[in-house]
Amino acid sequence: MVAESQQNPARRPTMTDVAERAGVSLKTVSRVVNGVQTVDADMASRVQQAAEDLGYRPNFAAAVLRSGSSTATIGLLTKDLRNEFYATIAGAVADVARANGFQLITSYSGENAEEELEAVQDLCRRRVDGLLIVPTSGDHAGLQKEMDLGTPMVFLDRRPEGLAADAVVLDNFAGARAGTGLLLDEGHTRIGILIDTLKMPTMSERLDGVRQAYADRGLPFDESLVVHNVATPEKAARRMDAILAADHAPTAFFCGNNRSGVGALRALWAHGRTEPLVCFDDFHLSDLMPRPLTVVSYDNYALGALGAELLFRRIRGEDFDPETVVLPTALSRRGTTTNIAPANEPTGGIQ
Amino acid sequence: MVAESQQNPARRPTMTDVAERAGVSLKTVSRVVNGVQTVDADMASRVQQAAEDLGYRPNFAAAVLRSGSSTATIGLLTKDLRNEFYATIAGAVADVARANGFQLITSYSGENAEEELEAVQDLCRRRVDGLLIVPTSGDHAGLQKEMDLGTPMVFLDRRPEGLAADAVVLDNFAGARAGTGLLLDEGHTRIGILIDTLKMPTMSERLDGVRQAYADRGLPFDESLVVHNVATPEKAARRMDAILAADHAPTAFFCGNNRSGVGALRALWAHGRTEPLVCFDDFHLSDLMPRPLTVVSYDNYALGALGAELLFRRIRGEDFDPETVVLPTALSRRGTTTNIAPANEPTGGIQ
DNA sequence: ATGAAAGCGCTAACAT
DNA sequence: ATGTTAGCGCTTTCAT
Repeated sequence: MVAESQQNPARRPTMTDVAERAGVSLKTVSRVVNGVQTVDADMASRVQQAAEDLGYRPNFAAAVLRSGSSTATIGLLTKDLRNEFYATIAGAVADVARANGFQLITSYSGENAEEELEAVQDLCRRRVDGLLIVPTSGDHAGLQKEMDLGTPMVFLDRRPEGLAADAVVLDNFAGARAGTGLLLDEGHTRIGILIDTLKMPTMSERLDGVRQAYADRGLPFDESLVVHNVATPEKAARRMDAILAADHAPTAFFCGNNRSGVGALRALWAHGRTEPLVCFDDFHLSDLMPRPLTVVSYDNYALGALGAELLFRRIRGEDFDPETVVLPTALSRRGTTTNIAPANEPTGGIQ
Repeated sequence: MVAESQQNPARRPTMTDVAERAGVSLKTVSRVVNGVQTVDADMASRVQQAAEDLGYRPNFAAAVLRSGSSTATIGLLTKDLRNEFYATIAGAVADVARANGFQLITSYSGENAEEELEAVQDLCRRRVDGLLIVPTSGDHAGLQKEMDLGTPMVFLDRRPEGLAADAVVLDNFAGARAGTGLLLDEGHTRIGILIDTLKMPTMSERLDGVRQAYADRGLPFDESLVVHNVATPEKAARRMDAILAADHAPTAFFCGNNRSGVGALRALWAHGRTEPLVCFDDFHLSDLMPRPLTVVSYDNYALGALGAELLFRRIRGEDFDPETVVLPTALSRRGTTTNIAPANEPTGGIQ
């Protein structure tokens, strides 16, 4: 009798198999498995025994298909989980998803609008209940259709473009304005600005904040002090090497994100330079950096958590106008407060 | 005619709807949507137009159900994505999944064997094609059944217990032995050992490595120098405060992981102490720490990537005996090489 | 090349 | 309290 279930080792037992083995109807098995309706105790235990014997595992997708219920799944599109900024967001989203009994699919947002749209469509085919997107592309108009078709979306870190959707973003303008203002108020007027590509609205908002800080004080802003396309710490360090070696170098630096900030800090440290540094984004262990710096900090975890909460309101069917939450920033002193020159004597024979 | 599709705004259009609108059979739509078989060009474009008009999106789960094909999904169970160690693994797994055209569900491995089993079962109900597990619990025997039922699993960072499954782990013993040996060879004999709970086999392997380093040199090991249950940097720092204040304090420290290592480093730094520190696990920006330290480093990304590769071999149906990959460790000097005492003068009026 | 019928594993809506 | 029938959206026969 049991042999039948072994005719094809790859086939999983179904409710029908369990029903046969327990000598009850399919529906009775369904009731027992879902444990919702009252079933005769004897029957129930027979069913449970049969399910156990056969190694029955409910097919969630089949239940969803028939009942029209939700997949209890949300998707998160990000660029790179190894990056602290995205990892914190993913952790926050995972926490909120778990609290709601949802599973989380983490996917890649791609390099451009087409890749992003493809990723979104894949997740829509899988009928996720909602999507959180940390966009890398510029244009999101293509996503409007997917939203209209019933997949709510919330944007993180960047406002949606060409699309009316919820978003949780940072106050990039105010943060950069305050950070630059700090340096200006210390008497610096030639501030080197390191930013990633201006194609990212976050970056141009931050640069606007820098300009505003100058304007606030009636000071002229020298656009030639802006260094563009600094995408990695390595690039930042290399650019800094050149800048620091040049005549009439800036007397202070503002970095548009933590990647350029870390690179700049490394270069300043390596050259034993003490020019003050302000960096948008805090980062892990920044308080232990071997020289002072100031960071434009914010609640990275909240960025993800608030976005996820917003998404779940949509998933629950709440109807409200697209909402944009703007998270405030703060200036925080980081690094050790002693300025020390790096020593060069090796401490041991290890690599 | 179009009105019908709007009778229920929440209902997504199906292949049948598209077929009706295009005036073709259901099967023709299927052929067009899947783009596999040859279809008359006119018909095909009519179908595509109808699908476009209606906003048709294939139901992936329905296709999987009927065809018996794979869900093209793997699951990753970890504790906390915000932790650099897990985030790097997740990033690696995400990369491999994407290269294989799979989606990745990141789930929580829970605090104990029951939670872990529940999470696994949930993912099995969703018919993931395989599972990567960074276990937190001690006993994995409960998972054997799920493997037998057809869900391959690969364990990361910890060997499976009571279960024959693939794994990718670190050479904890050798790493700790070498790290401790370094300190012993510098003449230290009283080494303070900070470890997380010994319930984690990784930790007891590392402690065994410490003991072995003493044994290698014919030196006695004083078990009273082992500080247990140091789970967070904060705890580590607090324990260190007490240890450093006591008489006859250790003259060097070995930390079982990066959390305790960072905490110990903070405490040593705060007290201006120069006792050498060796820490299992490298961490981001460790090279810029304001005092020297040595880390037991390894390829964190490879841990995840190799595990995922192994899993995909199983998913492809390759049959081989359970395999355990042991990743080597190396000693690496980190931190700035200048030892400096922290200054206390605040640098500005900011928080 | 196209279509009709059956059915994947499950639940809803009815019986009884 | 239990069983029967139909059908979720799709693909797989098997006709034509």
